[in-house]
Amino acid sequence: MKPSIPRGTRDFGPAEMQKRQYIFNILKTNFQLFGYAPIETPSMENITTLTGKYGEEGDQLIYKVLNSRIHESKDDKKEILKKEFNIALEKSYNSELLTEKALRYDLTVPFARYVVMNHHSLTYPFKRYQIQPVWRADKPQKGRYREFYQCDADVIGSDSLVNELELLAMMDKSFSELHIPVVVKFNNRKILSGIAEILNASDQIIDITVAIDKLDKIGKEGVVKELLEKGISETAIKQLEPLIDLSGSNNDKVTVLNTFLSNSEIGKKGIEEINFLLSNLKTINIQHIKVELDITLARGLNYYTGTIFEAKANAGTFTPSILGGGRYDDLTGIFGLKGLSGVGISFGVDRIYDVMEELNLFPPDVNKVSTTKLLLAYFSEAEQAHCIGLAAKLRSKGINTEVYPDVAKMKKQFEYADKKQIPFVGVIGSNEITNNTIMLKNMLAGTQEEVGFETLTEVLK
RNA sequence: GUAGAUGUAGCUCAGCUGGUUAGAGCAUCGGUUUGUGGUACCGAGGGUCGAGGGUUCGAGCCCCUUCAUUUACCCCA
Repeated sequence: MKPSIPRGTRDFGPAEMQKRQYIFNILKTNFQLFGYAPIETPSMENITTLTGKYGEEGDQLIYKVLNSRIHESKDDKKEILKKEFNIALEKSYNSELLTEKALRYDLTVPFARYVVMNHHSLTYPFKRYQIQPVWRADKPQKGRYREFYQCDADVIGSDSLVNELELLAMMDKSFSELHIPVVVKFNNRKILSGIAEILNASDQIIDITVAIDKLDKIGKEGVVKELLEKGISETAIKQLEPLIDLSGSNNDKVTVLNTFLSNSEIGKKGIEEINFLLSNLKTINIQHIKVELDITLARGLNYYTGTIFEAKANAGTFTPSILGGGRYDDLTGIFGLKGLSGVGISFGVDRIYDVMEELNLFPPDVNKVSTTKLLLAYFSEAEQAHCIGLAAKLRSKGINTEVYPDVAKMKKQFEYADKKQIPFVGVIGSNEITNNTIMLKNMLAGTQEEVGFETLTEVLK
């Protein structure tokens, strides 16, 4: 049989893992720097935990896990199962008789579930980070995978906007260290609610926001067309126009919003929040990222209620969203714990990787297949034991060392070192054993000299 | 789900309007008198041309079906 892996999933070889771990390490270090503690949750959740949290589209993309051993069901249950299955063949339908588990779709909802289940042992505000894969039953394409890693940082149990500011500071530091030019767009769901309220279309808020969200993709006419298709009235669309045309600096935009939303309480609250963030950007000393208010930013996830974030690379031709996040005022409410507001962001490592690859941003020492510093090569079995012993001594000094495991021609051993980009080869023959030395070759320079153990460790440090 | 593109050696591809034993580069393995790689030279192995059917004297090439990969729409990290 031909080996293969499911569509949209990938293997990661040593060279890729080296680079992936480089990203993970930077994010992890920064999460800890800002006081987030790690947790992990299972790959599978009860399906009821996940459904209804991601919008209609999102629910369709949840990977369902078929209940096991259904063939062992009793006959009368089998009859019911057949009926359920027939329904599922006709329409989108969830039956716990068929599937009671599903693969996690993101890390935020499982986190909310975790918080509710561990409410009494947590110290609030609770700050956690989580680095795990998620699965989406999407059709894969460039930058879109069915299995990918999210790196989430969330604070729950505090509605202070200081949390948003700290998240921005953390994004700034992380993207700066990764050397990715980034624009972070932000908006506030309250603004969007306010707009819908002003337009007298509160129940169509999702349709409106989703349409506006596509502005830079399909243009103004496209947006208007989509709004009409969704049944938004022409007068409402006319009203909306100044917002679709909105441009200029962050403060210019706020000015326009101020007039537009002057009769909406929730809208005014949104402006207040946005102003707080804007006026404090200087305080947190943003160095690297561009922060931009974008009222067309909507984000599909249903649970956001306040600030929303999205980041894209600001260079190159491949600029998918590499970070998303926002505030959710009542995600835990669904699981029976009211009044816990949270805010968080999610770094998409796989896309960050793709962007960094395109922009050639991985440092040279990360861009290699092996971390071995020295390969010990030898001529015959007579020197083998000596090499093993020497390797042990070098490793105790913290030097990454390999011994070529087979007795082989020098050529072969050097080819091995070359392919693995090992920078030094130590040749051991009878001369070296007699002299208690090692013939140390610098693979990059092509030079070599006979050195003692002291010099060896000095050079390889 | 809808639409397009592509499936030929391990990888990247060539293969003219259908015409003999299907090619190249890279990779792999071996060698260039054996204490030295990355550059050179010589040689070798490796292909049911995605799969199935059809048209034809003859199909990698044309037609149908099917599968896979990929891009776009939708939505998203």
